[in-house]
Amino acid sequence: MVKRVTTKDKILNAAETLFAEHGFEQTSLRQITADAQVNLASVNYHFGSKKALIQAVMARYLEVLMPALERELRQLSQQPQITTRAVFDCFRGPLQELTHVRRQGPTIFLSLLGFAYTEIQGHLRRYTMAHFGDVIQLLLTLLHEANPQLSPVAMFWRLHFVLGATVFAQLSGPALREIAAADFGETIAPDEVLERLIPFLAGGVDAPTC
Amino acid sequence: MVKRVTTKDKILNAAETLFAEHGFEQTSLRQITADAQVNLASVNYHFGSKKALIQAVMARYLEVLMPALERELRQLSQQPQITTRAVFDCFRGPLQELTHVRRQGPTIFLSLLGFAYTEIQGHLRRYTMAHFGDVIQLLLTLLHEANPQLSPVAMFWRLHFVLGATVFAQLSGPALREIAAADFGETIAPDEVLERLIPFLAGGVDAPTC
DNA sequence: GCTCATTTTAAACGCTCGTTTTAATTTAAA
DNA sequence: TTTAAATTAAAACGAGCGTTTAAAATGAGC
Repeated sequence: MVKRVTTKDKILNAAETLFAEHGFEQTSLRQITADAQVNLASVNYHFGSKKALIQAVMARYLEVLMPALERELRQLSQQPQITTRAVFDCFRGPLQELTHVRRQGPTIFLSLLGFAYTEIQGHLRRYTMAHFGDVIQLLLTLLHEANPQLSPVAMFWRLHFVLGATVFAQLSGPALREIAAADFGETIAPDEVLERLIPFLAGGVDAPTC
Repeated sequence: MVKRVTTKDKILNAAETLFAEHGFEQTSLRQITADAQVNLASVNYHFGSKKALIQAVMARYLEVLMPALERELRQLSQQPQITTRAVFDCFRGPLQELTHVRRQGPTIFLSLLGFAYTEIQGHLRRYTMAHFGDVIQLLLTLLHEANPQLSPVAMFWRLHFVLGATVFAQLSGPALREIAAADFGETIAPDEVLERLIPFLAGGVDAPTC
């Protein structure tokens, strides 16, 4: 028995696409429900509020990404030697798994993450810490193991620089890819941005303090 | 003769503070005019529209920063050896000069830059390129000179990663400084974030491609 | 002191937003 | 088939937004 797509899922699918393109606050429930071809009031019926819908959209991705990331990190933690680069490489697989949520899952998720950090900073951090705090802790531990010369507070800051560069690269990705194509005649895929990004991030984290 | 503060300046001062705190779209003209203690309609009278006000706020900073930055970069360009780090250090002085615009000028400007990039991407880039395109070009040239092994397109991407990390560090700055203070018992000033950021950025730009 | 351009003011306009209400419809158990 | 719960639907609510209008206040030049 094939269950047909529920109203709830139609809303989630339309919402995440629009959120990823234009941000949370810039996307109205009227746009979402029009795209989803459902009634305006159904968002409040099924989710309670717009804020709850945003949280549900993020949760659907985090619940796939985080367990996969934890698996990768735990596996890495048993290696004798840990490099910053190896830690960041742990993100590749789990991000790729997001294609199971949606075709453009990895790109969509990173965009959502970007908007979440710029628009509703506090909420996302609280939610992530409450549900996946141990994964974040494991990540920090491994990064510290890879860079014992860095103090915990220095690593804290660098990790957020990493997050900033990542998120921004994703948000500006479409515009920048366009410019790069025009100026350098090189068309590169969204995934390739990540390939360019990872060495940059690893170099930044590994940089000497001074 | 001491000219008293004009309505136009009162609006600019109130606007930039609110813009830097909450972003452009999240700040209403009613908040601005209430803070400035002027009439709501005076924004449209003096500036024409909200978009023009945003541009005026940015222009007031860019017109101080850009000439100072150009001066520093030109001076550096005469050195025999150019490092990435030296290029980034060129930003210190000019950013500091922004205190002449406002007491918290550097912080405010970087926050504005952050919101400008996330909220009205296209406009700011066009404006900056039109008015200060030669400074940007000089910056790219020097960075390429410091890293001849990087292709122009690779440098293009890394420069935008740099911008992303900077902008997000600034936007999340207040929240992150709070967390850092709570978790590590270390209270650091906004300026110190920049001190932590610059080595990270230089390390990222200098990283080997692979 | 009068005049005319500049500036300030209060009020309203048209629009979009998230949310709520109330009724109609569908669904599934008895 | 009846009945009660779950869902969908249409319409309106109240609030906030940027902008416009038209009248009042202000100020400089003659």
